[in-house]
Amino acid sequence: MDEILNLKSQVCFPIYTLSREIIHQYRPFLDELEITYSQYLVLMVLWEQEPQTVNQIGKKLYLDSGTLTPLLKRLELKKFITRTRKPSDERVVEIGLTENGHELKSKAVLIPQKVAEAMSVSSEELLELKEIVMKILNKTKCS
Amino acid sequence: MDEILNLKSQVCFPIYTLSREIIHQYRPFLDELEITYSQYLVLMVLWEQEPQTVNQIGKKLYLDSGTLTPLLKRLELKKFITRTRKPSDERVVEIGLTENGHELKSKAVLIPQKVAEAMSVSSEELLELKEIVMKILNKTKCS
DNA sequence: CACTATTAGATTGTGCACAATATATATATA
DNA sequence: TATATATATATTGTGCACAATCTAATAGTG
Repeated sequence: MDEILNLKSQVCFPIYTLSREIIHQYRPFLDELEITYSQYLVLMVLWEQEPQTVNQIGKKLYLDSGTLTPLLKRLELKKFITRTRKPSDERVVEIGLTENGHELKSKAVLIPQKVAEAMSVSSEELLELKEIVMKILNKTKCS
Repeated sequence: MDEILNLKSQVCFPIYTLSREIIHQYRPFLDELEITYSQYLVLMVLWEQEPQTVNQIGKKLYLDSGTLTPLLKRLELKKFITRTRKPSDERVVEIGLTENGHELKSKAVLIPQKVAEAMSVSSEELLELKEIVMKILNKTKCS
């Protein structure tokens, strides 16, 4: 019993810690752009394709409207995105990027590299980590 | 630029998603014990050694007092822990387990196994994941 | 057309994380 | 022994996560 319920013998705690540590390492760089990590994720989704509905963004990030609605309102307040109800279906809110929102991408593109350097992680390690994580995630999500 | 700032090409997002997914998988089992995932982590620290100060717990979980103080008060309210100021140094709050808190351990010990099964992750995968995560974490934390 | 079910978001409430600041106690030093 | 410094925890405020509920709009059915 002592061995099982030990922080050191569990996997959940290191994963949880690493996730927080990565976000912590992103913070100083994202601070310069005046966005949070979650807002950065939303913007990444929009930089790939735009406009998208709240629902589409939520599905890609596995976040519900209770998280997204206030977050998107903050991004709108900061003039990075626009929120417009679709005329053909008033239930749907389409999220688009402003000029500012588009411009942010060129500044953000440098960050992942900087974070990897700050954490002194090699690209081999990153790849190995990503593969095993995706393998496990694909069992519960995606597939 | 398109390749770098893509959810699929980043490692941070899968880690963040896996962390949330693990907590999500723990939830139904922890609900039965009426504790949250963060409270479960605190209890694990206490099951290993008891009593411990707020500071000691915070160092092990990398959590600050702004997170721990209200969390510990909730655990106290639920009668799982006790909070006592040390007579010899009134600044220090010592956290101990109640009878209830001790008993919870025998129920909690079964959970990690159940979660691994629910996520259909093999112990080989768990080990591989843990090793690469610890390797990366050791560069920024611990060492 | 009226009625039901479905869908898309919004709202509310709880519980973290974490930065910044405050408070209270203890220790060190002149 | 005053006073400065350090230490331990608490408080406050912001921003997620997420469950549960609500509202408004649309789509399907007889």
